[in-house]
Amino acid sequence: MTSNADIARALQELADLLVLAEGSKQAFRVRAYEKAVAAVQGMPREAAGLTAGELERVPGIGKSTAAKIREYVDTGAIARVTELRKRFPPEMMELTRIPGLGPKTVVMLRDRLGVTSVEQLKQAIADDALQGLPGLGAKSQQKIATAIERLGLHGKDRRTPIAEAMGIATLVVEALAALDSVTHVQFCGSLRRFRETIADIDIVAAGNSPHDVMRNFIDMALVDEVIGRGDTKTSVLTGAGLQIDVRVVKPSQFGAAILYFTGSKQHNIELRQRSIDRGQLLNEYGLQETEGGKIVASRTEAAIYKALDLDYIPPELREGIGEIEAAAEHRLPDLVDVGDLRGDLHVHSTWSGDGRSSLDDMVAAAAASGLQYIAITEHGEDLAINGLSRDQIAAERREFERLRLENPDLTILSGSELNIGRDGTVDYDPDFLESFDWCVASVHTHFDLSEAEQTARLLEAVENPAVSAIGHLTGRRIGHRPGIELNAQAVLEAAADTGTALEINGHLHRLDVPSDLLLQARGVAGLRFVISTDSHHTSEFANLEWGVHNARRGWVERTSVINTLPLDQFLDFVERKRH
DNA sequence: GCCGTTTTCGGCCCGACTGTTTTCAGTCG
Repeated sequence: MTSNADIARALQELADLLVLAEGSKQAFRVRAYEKAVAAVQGMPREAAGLTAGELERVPGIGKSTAAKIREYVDTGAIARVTELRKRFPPEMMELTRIPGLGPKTVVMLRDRLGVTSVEQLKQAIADDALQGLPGLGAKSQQKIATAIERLGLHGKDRRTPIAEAMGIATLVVEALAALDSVTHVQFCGSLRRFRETIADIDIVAAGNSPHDVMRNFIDMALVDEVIGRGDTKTSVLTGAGLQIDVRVVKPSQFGAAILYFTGSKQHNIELRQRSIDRGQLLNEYGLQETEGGKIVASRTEAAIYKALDLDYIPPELREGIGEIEAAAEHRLPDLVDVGDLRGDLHVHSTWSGDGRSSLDDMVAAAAASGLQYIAITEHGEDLAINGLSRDQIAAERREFERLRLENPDLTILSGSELNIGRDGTVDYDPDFLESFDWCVASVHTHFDLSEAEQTARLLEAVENPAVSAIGHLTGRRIGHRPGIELNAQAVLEAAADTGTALEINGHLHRLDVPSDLLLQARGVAGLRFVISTDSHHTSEFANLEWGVHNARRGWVERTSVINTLPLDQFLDFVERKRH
C-alpha cells in the first residue's frame, strides 16, 4: 500500500518542479500543492484507500490533486511530474539547492548560457560568464561561487538529526539566558515544533541590547564562521556546517517573534490569512489593526492566539494540517503532557550487556524523578551478548526484592525487552513469559526483510498474549538508518484489536513510532500507546520529555497513553490482553 | 490549484536583505 509519506513526497516533487515552471515559490499552484502535501501528511487514515471523491472532501485537496493522488497510487507515477522532469531534469533541479540561487535565475542561466547542471555552472563562473547577465554583477557571481563550494555543507537540503541540533540549541539558549540584558530566550523553528531533522537553528532573544547578545554569541566556542551580521540578526556556521540564526527583539515583541519564527510556513500563512479576514495584520512584531495600526497583541503567543479567537496551539501542532480550524472550533486534541506520566516501562541496567548504569543507580534515578512505577526490561536471551538467561533473570529479581524495600514509593515491575525473531516468535517459553509483569517486544535483527515478511512477523508478535507492547516499531535511527518496510496500517489495527500498546520511544535517535505514523494512527479506534525512555543510563530518564513531544506532534491524546494511568489500571490493561 | 454567510470568479502572507538598481527584482525565512 502506498503510504501517506510516499504520496506527500510525490506531491512535493510536483511542487518543486512547478517552482521552476512557474518561476516562483509563491506561485499559486506551487502553494496549492504544498498545502496538499500538508493535508496528506495530516490525514488520520491512508489516503491510498480513498476514492477521488473522498479525497476531494479533504480541505486543501481539490479535484485536480485528488486525481493526481489516485493516479500515483494506481500507476506509481504522475504524468505531469514525468513531463516536468523532462523539462527540468534532476541535474538542473540540483541548481535550485544552491543557496541564493532562485528559480528565476536558474531558468535564466539555462536560457542565456545553456547551463543545466552544477558542473556547467562552475565552468560558466570560471569563464566569468555570469557578470553582465540581467540582475547579476561581480558580487552575485562571487556569492554563487562561494555557495557552490559550500553545497552539501549547509545547502537547502542538508538536515541535522534532532539529537544533535537539540544539544547545540540548548547550549546557545543557556549562554544567552545568562546575560543580564536578556529577558527571554527561546529556540524556534522546526526544532521547537520537534521535527526529527532540522535545517538550521533559529533562536530568538528578547532584550534591549542586541549588540551585547550578538557579541557574546559569536564569541561562543561552537561558532566556526560568521556568515551575516546585522542590527537584529546574526547568522553563523558551526564546525559541522550547521547554521544558527540569532535574532534579538524588544521584550514587548517576544511573543509575535517566536510565533513567527516557530512557523511552520504553512501555519503562518493560515494565521495571517485569518488575520486579514478579520481586518488585522500579523507580522513578526505583532498583531495590529489594519486601520490605524493599533497593536492588538504581541507580548505572548497566547495573547495573539486569543486575539484571533483561537485556542492556544502548541508548537508541535503547528504544521498547517487542520490545527487552526480545530483551535477555532475548540476541538484541539487533549494532548498528553510530561506531567501526566506516572511510569516508565522500558528501562535497562548493566544487567543488559549494553546498559551503562547499575540497577541500583537506575532505580534511584527513577525514584528521584518522581515516577510511581517502572518496569526493568533487560534484553531477552535471544539477543547475543546483551540478553539475560533465565538464571540471570531469577538473580536480578532477588535484587528487585531488596530494592523494593529500599524504595517503598516506587513500584518495580519485572519486565523484559523481548526480541521479535525473523518469524515473529519471541524469547523464552510461554510459562516463563507468564512470570513477567510486562513485556515489550522489539525488532533488533533482520532489518532488510520485505514488507510482507516484516508485517507478518510483527503481526505474530502482536498476537502473542505475553507481549504487552511493541517497542520502537520501525527500528529507524534518525539520520543513520531507515525504518523497516511494513504495512503500518495492518499492524496498528491488529494492536488495537488485541489490546497491545505501541511504544513511543523517546530516545532522540529513535522517536519511534514516528510522528507521521502517529497522525495516521488517529483513524484507528482503541489504539493505546506507552511513552518510554529506553534508558540505558540514569541521564536518559529525561527521554520521557522527548517522547512526549513526539507524541504531541502526532496528536496523541492523554487518554490513549497507558502510562498516564494509576498502577492498578495500568496492570488491568496488561491483564486484559493476557486472558 | 483551491476556495467561498461579503465571491463559481477573483482573490491568494509578510517583511528583511542584497545587489542591482534610480524604484525594483529576486531570494529567503
